[in-house]
Amino acid sequence: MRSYDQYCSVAKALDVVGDRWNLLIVRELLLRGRCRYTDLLHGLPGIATNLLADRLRDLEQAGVVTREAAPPPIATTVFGLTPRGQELEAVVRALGEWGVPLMREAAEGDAFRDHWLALPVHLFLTDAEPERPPLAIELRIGEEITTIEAVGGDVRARPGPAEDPDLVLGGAPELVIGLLSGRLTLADARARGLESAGDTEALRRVRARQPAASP
Amino acid sequence: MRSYDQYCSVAKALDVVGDRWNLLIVRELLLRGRCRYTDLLHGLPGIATNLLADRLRDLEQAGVVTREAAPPPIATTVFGLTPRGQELEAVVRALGEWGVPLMREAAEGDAFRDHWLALPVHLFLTDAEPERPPLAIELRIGEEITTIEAVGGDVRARPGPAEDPDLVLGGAPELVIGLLSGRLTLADARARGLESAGDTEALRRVRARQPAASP
DNA sequence: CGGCATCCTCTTTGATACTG
DNA sequence: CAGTATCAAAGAGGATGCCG
Repeated sequence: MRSYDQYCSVAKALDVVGDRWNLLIVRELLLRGRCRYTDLLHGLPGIATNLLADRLRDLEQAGVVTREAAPPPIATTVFGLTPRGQELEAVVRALGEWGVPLMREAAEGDAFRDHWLALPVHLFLTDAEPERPPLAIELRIGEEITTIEAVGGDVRARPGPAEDPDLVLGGAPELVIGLLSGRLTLADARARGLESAGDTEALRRVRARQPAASP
Repeated sequence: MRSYDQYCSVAKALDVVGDRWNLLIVRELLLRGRCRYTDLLHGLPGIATNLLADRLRDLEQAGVVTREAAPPPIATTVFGLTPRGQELEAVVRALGEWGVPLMREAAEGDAFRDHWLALPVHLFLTDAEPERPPLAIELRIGEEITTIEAVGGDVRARPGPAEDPDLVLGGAPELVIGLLSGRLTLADARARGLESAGDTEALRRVRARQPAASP
C-alpha cells in the first residue's frame, strides 16, 4: 500500500495493515494459528493466489507474519503471527464486533468457513450453567463440521465432530448463527430449514452475553 | 470497495470501512466532530477531492456518515457521524494503539495536524496530580497551536492557544510526542531542537499511562 | 500436490483542472 | 465552498504455467 504519509498512529497502522486482504489474512492466522499457504487460500475465498503471496511478503517484512520451512519430513512452509501480529487481535476483534449487525442475512454467494465461527462464539456466547458437566453441540454447516463446547462458563468452537454431542444442528450459516445468538427462535429457525437432533434444551445453556444486538 | 463475499463479521465490517481512506475519514469525524468538506480535506492531507466526495457518499449510504445542509445563514454542508459511525471509535482506537510503536520517527514528508494529538493524548497520558489546580501546556507544532490540559486526573488536547499556559513547547511533532510520551528526556528533546518556555516541571505532572511502549 | 510467478484485463487511485 | 471532469498510473482479479 502507498503510505498515507501522515504522522498519526492510525494512519501508520493502516500503512501496514490497511491494504485489501491484509486484516483478513491476520484473521485467518489468529483463528487457525500457524498454517500452510494452501490453508490460507482455503480460508480466504476470493483472494487471488498472487495477491496472497504478495501480502504474505509484505506482512512478513512488516514484522507481522512469520514464515518457517517446516522440518524435512514435512517439506512445507508454515506461516504464523509474530507477537506483534498477535497484538492485532484487538483490531480484528473491534472490527468483528462492529460487523455483527451486518450479519443478519448472508448475501447470495457469500462464502462460509466453519472456523470463522470461533470468533463470534467466543466473543458473544457464554455458558449459563458453568457448574454443570461439559456440553457439546455439533454444527453441520455446508460440508463442514464444527463443535461448540460449553465448559465452566466459557463457550468455544473447534473444527471437527463431537465425540458424544448433546445436540446436532444442521443448516445454513445464518440460521445456526441466528439461533445461537438468540436472534431466531428454534421454531423460526426450523421453519426456515434448520435441522436438529438431540436435546434442544442444550440451547438454553448457551446464551448471548448481551440481550441482543440491535438492527 | 468490492465485497469480500464472506459470511464473517470481520469481512462484512471491512466491506464497509475497509476501503482506502475510509477509516481516516472516520478518524477525522471522531476527532473534530461535525465539520465541513473543506475541513475534512485539510485534515486528510493527500486525499484526492473526488475520492473524498466518493467516500462520503459511500459512508453516508452505509449509515456511518450524516450530511446536513446547515441552516440558511451559513449556507454550507456539515458532515458528521451517525451513532453507528461513533461505534467505530473502538476500531480506530485499536488501530491507533497498535500504531504507536510506528511513531518513533516521523518519515520525511509526513504531514501533521495538531488535532491528531487528541487521540494519543487522551489515550496514553494521565494527570499524575489530580488534586492540584488545572495545568495548561501550549504546543506550537508547525503553524498550528494546540493546548493540553491536565484536570482532575485526565489529560486532554484541544485546538487553539491557552489563556495562561504554565509551559509552552515548540518544535517538530516527533519531539513533542516523544517528550510527552516519556520516550525522550527534556535534555534530549532540547538537543534535537525542541524549544520551551515556562515551568518545565509541568511535564512531571503529565505522565504516560504505561511505563513505555517497546519498539 | 504446495508455493508461488507471469500475463492479461479491468477497476481504482491520485493529480490536476474546472464549475455552480 | 463543495464538489465534477478528465486522464495516466497503480493495483486487483482471473487464468495459467512452472518447479521442487
